[in-house]
Amino acid sequence: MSTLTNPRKILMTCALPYANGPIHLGHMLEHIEADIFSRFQKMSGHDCVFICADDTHGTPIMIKAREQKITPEELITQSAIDHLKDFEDFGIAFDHYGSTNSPENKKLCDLFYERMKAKGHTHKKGIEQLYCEHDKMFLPDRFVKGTCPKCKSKDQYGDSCDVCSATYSPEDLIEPGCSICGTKPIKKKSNHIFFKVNDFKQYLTEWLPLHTVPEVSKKMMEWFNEDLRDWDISRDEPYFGFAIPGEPGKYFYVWVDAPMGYVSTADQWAKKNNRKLEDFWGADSNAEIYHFIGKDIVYFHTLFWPALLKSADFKSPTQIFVHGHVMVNGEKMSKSKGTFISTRVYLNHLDPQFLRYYYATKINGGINDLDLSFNDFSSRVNSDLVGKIVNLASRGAQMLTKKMDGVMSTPDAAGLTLLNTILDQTSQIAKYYDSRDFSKATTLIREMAELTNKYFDDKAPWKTLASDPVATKQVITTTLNAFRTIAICLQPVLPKMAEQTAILLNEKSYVWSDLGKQLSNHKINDYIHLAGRVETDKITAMIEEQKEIYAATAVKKPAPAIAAKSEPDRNVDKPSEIEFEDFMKVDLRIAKIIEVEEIKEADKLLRLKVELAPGETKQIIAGIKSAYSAEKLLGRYVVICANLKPRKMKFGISEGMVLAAGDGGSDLFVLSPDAGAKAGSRVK
RNA sequence: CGCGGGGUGGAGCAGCCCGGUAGCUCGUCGGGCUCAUAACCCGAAGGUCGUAGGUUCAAAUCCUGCCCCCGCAACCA
Repeated sequence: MSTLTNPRKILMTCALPYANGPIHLGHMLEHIEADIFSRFQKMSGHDCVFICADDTHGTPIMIKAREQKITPEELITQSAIDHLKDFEDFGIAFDHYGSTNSPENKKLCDLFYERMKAKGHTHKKGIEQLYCEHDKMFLPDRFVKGTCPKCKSKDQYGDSCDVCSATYSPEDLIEPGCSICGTKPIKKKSNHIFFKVNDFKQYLTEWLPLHTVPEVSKKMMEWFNEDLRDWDISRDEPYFGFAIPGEPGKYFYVWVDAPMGYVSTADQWAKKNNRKLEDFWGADSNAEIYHFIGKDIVYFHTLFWPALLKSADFKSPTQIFVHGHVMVNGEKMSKSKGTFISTRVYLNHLDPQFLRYYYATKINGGINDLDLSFNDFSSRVNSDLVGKIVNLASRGAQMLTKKMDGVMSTPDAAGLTLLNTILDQTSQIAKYYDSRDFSKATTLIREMAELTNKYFDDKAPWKTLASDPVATKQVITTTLNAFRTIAICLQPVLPKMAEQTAILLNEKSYVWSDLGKQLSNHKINDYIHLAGRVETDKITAMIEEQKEIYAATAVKKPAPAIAAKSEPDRNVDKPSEIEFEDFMKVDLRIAKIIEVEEIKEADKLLRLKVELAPGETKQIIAGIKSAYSAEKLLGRYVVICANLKPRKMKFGISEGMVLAAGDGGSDLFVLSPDAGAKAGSRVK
């Protein structure tokens, strides 16, 4: 397939998704970026291998399996199936997807350990850690919760406080508790094995600026102001992971065997394809190795990982490509707002090509966070992708196949000029792809589409169809050739559309060098829709589904201390904007209170019976006892939300909500209509 | 003084390294067209480039102070 005399040898990886949870749109940013890069290199004829794997070890996996009453192996098997399906459905084309829980990885860990030990880069030391006598295990920082020693905020993790952002060690917490069972942990001593990262300080100081972008190396250089602390690479049993040879009861810390997954997965791929691992990871290999990672895990990839590789005589990565995080509508992704969208939920509602295109227009190789703004998302996709690009194929192809014989001719003079202008851009586009500036690449491609649309408009072939079929056909031929160029240029981003274009134009799958060809006197196939539009109600439905999933899982978990943290209160004062349709979903009605009963066992609750129409009543349990007595309410007209999902409460089912304002306590004011309003009338 | 990134028309971004009439897409307004998925084409309005100062003939761009937002701080993409 390669037409190049000197193909580059490239091995690229994404960060290994943790088997603990589903893939979400944050992961997808990285995978889409990497996939575009990989597809571009491959279609350019380079020897490019794109691998990834599930990260399967560690305490959270062990605990989760225990909760679900399955073995960790069962958990990670299912996770790998789900993850891979998500990636496949999104068109992420790995050459191999492995697992860190593989025999190859185990062997590799042993080898690394053996080598680092032989060179004296390890040592043992006894340390005291918190231990839960109930769960019979040492507790990682994140599994201890307690009151922050600085600001006294309750329910904080053992490593840092989310409220005052102080950092400390778990022993410093006031009233620490095991996050699984709540038991107060005790201090217990244990021997651990440490990797002497500082042995590589000099090496890393030189390595970093050459293999990361300046923003990253600048940040990382902070670490070198002092000596690097020894890195604890062992964990005590019970631990789901690889046992450390010659150290009974000790396991490799998950962050040791996870990056090794890059190597062992490449090994699996090599065996399957009759290739040699050494050609990629050997110390003298001329391969380019690229890790695509998020900015949150740069430490591991720019300090520990190159040091580990160095200690074991493996090649170090050529570049660490760091990307920012996905923000949704300008804010951090949030589970409770439904913006922490899983890939599966996205796929239930929207075409993966939309997100691939949208991310591509925003990826510029930088480290900045990327805002997934849904308004921007739909206008971008609808306008650029559907309106300008896909529409071009639709304009050209349908006229040719429906009103003519479906055979292209040759471009006219103006058409040739256009095609040459467009073709001139493609080498620049290739450069942008290679430097991961997909934003600029897609901008140029969009400009191509705009030029072609303008050409089509100027020529107005629909007017000349009857009078001058020859000229008309030339215009269509030009247009379809221009579209073909665009589709090939977009293939790394939109492989499915490129594939369909090849079918439409009666050709084989494209490679980059096909840009040099031009179709003339060529029969094409009937037009097929290449992409639909983004419909805003699909986005709303997607967010709703995600919210429900989150709400359901949040209830199921008795409180493993994670995630349930309430969102900051600023949302109360500043809700995000909603569409009119959203507002109309709220069925506000005037209702008459016909019965009031104080619930004795509750401090705040009144049981109300309201009438919407004669005979149509609802029971509402309202938290307004602190401000209203039963007599004050009886017979009053109030405003209620009538279509609120009925909620089962301790004292019965509540089928609606009485609208009231105020901070609570006696400061609470029920809304009433002016005189004349009737029960049942809609408020809008 | 913990560190890094950012603040450019209503929204999302480019330009900054290497000073020289402020650019793109969406949105808005007006016009055209009707082949195409209510799409496409043309035109217009809208910005003292966070703020205060400095360097310079000239500053979005270089330097300094300040304000605001985001992220990181060794188990969340």
